[in-house]
Amino acid sequence: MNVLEQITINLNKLSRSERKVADAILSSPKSAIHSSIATLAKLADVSEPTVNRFCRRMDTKGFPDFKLHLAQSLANGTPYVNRHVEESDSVEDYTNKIYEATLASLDRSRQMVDTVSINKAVDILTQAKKISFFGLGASAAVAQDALNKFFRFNVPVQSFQDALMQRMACINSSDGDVVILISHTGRTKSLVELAIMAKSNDAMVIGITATGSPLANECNLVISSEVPEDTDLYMPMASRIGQLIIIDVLATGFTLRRGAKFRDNLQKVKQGIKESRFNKQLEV
Amino acid sequence: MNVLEQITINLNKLSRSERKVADAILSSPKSAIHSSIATLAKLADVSEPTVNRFCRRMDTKGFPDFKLHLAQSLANGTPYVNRHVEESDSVEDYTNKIYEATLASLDRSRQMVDTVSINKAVDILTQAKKISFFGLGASAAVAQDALNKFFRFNVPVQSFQDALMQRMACINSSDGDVVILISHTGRTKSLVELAIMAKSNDAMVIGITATGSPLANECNLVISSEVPEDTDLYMPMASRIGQLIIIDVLATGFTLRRGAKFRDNLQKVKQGIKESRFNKQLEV
DNA sequence: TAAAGTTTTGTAATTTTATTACATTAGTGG
DNA sequence: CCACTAATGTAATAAAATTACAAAACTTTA
Repeated sequence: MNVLEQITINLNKLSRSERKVADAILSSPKSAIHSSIATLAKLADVSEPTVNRFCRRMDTKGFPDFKLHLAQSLANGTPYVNRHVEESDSVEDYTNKIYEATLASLDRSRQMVDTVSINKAVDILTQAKKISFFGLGASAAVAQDALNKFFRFNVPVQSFQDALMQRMACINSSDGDVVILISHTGRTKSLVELAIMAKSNDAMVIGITATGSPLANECNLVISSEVPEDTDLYMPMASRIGQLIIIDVLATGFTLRRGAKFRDNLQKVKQGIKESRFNKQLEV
Repeated sequence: MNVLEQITINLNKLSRSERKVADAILSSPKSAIHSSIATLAKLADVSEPTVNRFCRRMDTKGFPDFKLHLAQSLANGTPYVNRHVEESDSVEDYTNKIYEATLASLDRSRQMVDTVSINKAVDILTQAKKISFFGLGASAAVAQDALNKFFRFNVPVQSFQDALMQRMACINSSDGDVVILISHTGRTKSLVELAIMAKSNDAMVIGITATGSPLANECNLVISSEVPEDTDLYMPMASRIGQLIIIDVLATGFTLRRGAKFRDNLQKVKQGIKESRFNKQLEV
């Protein structure tokens, strides 16, 4: 989809001259979209047909079509290329890179989101007797967030960070209960075990995890939260954002499905919170 | 900036033929970007120069340039005039709206991020004897996430969800300690009290909150996480994403500042986590 | 290592596409 | 209804992109 990514991925598959074209474009994508094929050819020090061939190799119809795609890739501001944080980066540099990487990963996740399983999950959730959210490590924070969201709906909901408490909760689960397990990799042993335990008690197990993972295989329903594995040391876990937004979507679907009376309840909770707050007037 | 908007705004200022061009484009913008000037002229039933003149009137250099702008306008999917989730929305509808709203809010947050305070915060963090993260409600999940991130750096770090524990931690804080308080509104009484307590013990208090709020006023340093107040009932708290990313940025800045030996440590933690996981081979 | 084959690249011709200059038409106020 | 202005189209021109083909630059194999 994204041409800039396409270029970066295929970078080593290109011939020498085509590589020159790729470098020229990557070094300044913004100016590339305003150049003619002749200008770009001169810039990359190759012939015009080489540029054209390069465009075709990037799965576009030709140079103008390529520029169109490039323009679209650049539309959200600065390139979405995986620019990794480097030792020499200034505050502005790494801040920008992290924002970009997150935006890019969120955008990718949007394109991949599977509304069919979302819908199924909402179905299951609205009929749940009790909902549990479990995650470990970074995903624990996501589970916590989910708890906070669903708690407001006045439905029986729980979340534990302690692996032992999680186990006990799953052992005690029963028909009508829904257990939502959150894991980026889907390979955390303890979570897979939770899935098996809950399932054997006839609870519904929903996984927000990588499809095809051991955890996914044990779930009744999987909502994919796949994000290209980040090998970069500094790269923040963009997957979390993907998981969080799935929680948001589920919560939204949930309220929509439950209708007006549940929304009234939501208002009531919000009102309750207000009382623990300083009044706006206090602010100077 | 956005050509589609530009067209809609100037719609009534156009001459009859130019209007025909506008209509043709608006009725199917996606196909317009793949047409030549001749095709589009025939479609709108006008001459080619008319199309060209139309493009110039839209503040572009000519037809190809216009197409480029149009492509960029279309890149972010179809823009929703009304971004709010509605009762009648389908799964696809509300999922898309939530993604868009989040992307938009993240982008806005990127534009507003204050790298100067980020830099100061990193300075403070690298010199900290102990770091504490506190938040309540939705922000508790963010604090939890921060804990998880900084814990990997092998620095003394803590986070409590219990308001009483938070109090005790702040009462016992001392010179050299850093307390990071997370709150969207900056009006949670208990957090403001934490700030006052910690400050009186000479601890450094950093707030990730709204500037000008009661909490912000009590902090030594404020990193703004402002996001337009969401009045919409369904609208998920986009602010959280903004807070999370600030944590990401801080953590990244932290590792960069601490240099190579700390990065080695990070690798070690990652390795340790691996052992609690199913091996990739197990996956079928 | 030289010859045959294959791939890559460039030159020049061709075609497509966009722009300009100018003529024509339609519309407007006196 | 005439004169003037604005809008539109026609045809010529210029620019840009693509194609066909030939020349290099590599590989492979004897």
